[in-house]
Amino acid sequence: MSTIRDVARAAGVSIATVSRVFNDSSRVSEETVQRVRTVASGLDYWPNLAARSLITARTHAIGLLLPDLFGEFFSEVIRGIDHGARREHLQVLVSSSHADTDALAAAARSMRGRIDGLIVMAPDEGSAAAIQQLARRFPIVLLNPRLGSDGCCAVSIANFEGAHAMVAHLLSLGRREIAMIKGPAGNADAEERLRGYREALHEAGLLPAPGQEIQGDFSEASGYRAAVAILAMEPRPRAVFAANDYMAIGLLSALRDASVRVPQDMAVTGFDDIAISQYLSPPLTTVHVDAYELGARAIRLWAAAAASPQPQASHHEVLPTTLVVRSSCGSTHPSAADARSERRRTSAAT
Amino acid sequence: MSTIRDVARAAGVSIATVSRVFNDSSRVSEETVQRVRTVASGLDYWPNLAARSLITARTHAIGLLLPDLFGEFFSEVIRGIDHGARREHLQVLVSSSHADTDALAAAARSMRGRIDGLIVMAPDEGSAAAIQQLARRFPIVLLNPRLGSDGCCAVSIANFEGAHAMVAHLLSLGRREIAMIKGPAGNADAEERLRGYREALHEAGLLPAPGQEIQGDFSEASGYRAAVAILAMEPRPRAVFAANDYMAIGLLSALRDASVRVPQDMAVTGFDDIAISQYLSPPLTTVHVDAYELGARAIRLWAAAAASPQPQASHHEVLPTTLVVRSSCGSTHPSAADARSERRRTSAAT
DNA sequence: CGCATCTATGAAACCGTTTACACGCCGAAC
DNA sequence: GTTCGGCGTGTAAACGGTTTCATAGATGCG
Repeated sequence: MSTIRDVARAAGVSIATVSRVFNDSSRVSEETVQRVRTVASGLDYWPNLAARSLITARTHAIGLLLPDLFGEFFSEVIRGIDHGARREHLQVLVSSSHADTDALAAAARSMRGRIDGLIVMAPDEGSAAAIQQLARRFPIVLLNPRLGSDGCCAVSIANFEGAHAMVAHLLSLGRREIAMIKGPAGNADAEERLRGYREALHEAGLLPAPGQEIQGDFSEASGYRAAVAILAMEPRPRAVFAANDYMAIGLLSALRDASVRVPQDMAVTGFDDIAISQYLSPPLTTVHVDAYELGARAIRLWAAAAASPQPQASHHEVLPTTLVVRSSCGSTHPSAADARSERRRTSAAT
Repeated sequence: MSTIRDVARAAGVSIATVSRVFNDSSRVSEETVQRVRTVASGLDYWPNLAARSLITARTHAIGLLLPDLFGEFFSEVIRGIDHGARREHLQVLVSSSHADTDALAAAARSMRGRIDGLIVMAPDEGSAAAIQQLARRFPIVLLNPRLGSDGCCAVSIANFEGAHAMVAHLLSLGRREIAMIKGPAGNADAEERLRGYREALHEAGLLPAPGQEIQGDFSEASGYRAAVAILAMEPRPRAVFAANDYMAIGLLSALRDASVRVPQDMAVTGFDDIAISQYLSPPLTTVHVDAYELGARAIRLWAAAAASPQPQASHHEVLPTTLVVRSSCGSTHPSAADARSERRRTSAAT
């Protein structure tokens, strides 16, 4: 592993000159640049980034702290972050599966000296605040925080509006008994979606019945299990709004096993619009969330915060959602949004 | 941002003592340890990892180089790597979307000084060899390389065996005209799965007809498109083996649109056994691949290589695959493997 | 009491860079 | 022929840690 000293010796110059060649290149004669470059590539030299960051106090890397990651949604968020990071010439140090606040804080601490900032997704209660406190030394962007993430950049999803639009749509189709499969307790996204559901019912003059809200945890299995409770309800709901697509998939599967026709007997809708939703049977009416954009936007926000000198006001972006009407809700006229979303995914891999 | 010097001064000791407290803790009196610890936490001090790695020549971080990541399969691989890394107290520097060999090499170079090794997934032609060459300075583990990844640790999937078992199963059900939707050209996994398909047909005394092999690219859209070619075949195939589940999903969707009954008119099978396969309509017969284990195994292999002093012989592990028989293939008796796989996924998130 | 041994700590070298500053050289201006 | 400014380069001091070696004091033993 050759160092700057090896290159300097071999090229017959000082280490300062080699350093200059690899950085600003200012004030170095063309001839010297050439000689150093050839010697360096011959020795397979490349500056040691740890050493460089020690003196420059910039690492050009950011930490990414996530909850336990699963499925297409996270996959897309990471892809967005990765692409954004490449654009900004940033490296990404990732750490996930953080159940509680302490684990998050420990992960952040263990990155000290290696990163210039943090992107944190902590949908559970107040853990983001702790991180924000701990990491006051550098810019930090929150992903999908609870509302009122005080004094900190953040980008989140219009969960409330999306859920509200979805339930309003079901109501407009004449379905009045609408059950909901909730996401995990304490999860910010889940709570906002629940709030949107309740508000839409309320506006229609309907009282949200506690019995119509079934606990789920965002997994297909919990969606499948929820079917038992739903089929036992009196009167049986004419529609079910699942807080994410995975639970809707589990529910669809259970309804098929129970020979309940979708959408004739029961409408089913989800949230997220993961790639396979349009290929389900029946194709799933859902709320489109641009997970890729969520990640990409986070990087952009971070880069802006890092570039500006002053601490700057906390910037909070909200990513809009789109209602994607397919056939699982029994609508007679799929919306234009549907056709748009079909073209979304182009490349792919195993 | 307090340094070791600040702590030393505040605690009235030398920096060497502070360092000892945070490392081996050997030969420091209990009283001093206490004082340093309280002072350090009061100053919110934590060792700067870049500085530490400079002198110790160990970063406790590994680089993860991936192709463009998409969907559940990658998501699971990353999860396996993340969990494994946590167990080994390693950090993960991730970089994906590497189309060609040069991009891979550049990414590896740009991590110099920050990592102790590399985990590389480069399913496309020979790029792994270049990386292996470039990174001879430290341990490197290849994920799913082409066969004959000379002199380098690797862990791969039993693609050939899985595909072979699947096609043999379809043949055993009496289906003789079996088409295949291939994965992208140049992709190692795709080629092995194709080889397994051809071999199984060959063993049954059937000639693989080139017209029965349709080009796909692992995306749902390409699976959907393949349906056109398949439905036009004469005689129409009684079964289709898709090289991954996403393409099978696209195909199922297209067959539904064309009112072709699955499995009565046509059996459909996939590869990977992504989480939602069991919830499809009909539930998909597929080849189970433990993507999580693939990642976890890679970390374990890397850690073993890093721990051993000598360069050590290249270790190549092959992850077995399991045939998961559900109803999309028309089998009358779902196998025991099915029940096993149902319990696989427990926790989840949006 | 003298000496060897052990324990807790400090001084200083080192890791691989960047960069402020100094310096020598050359051509131009006076 | 000085003086001067710029250019190209080198010297050395950081950056924030770890670790070797030395040392001072305490202890054990004959």
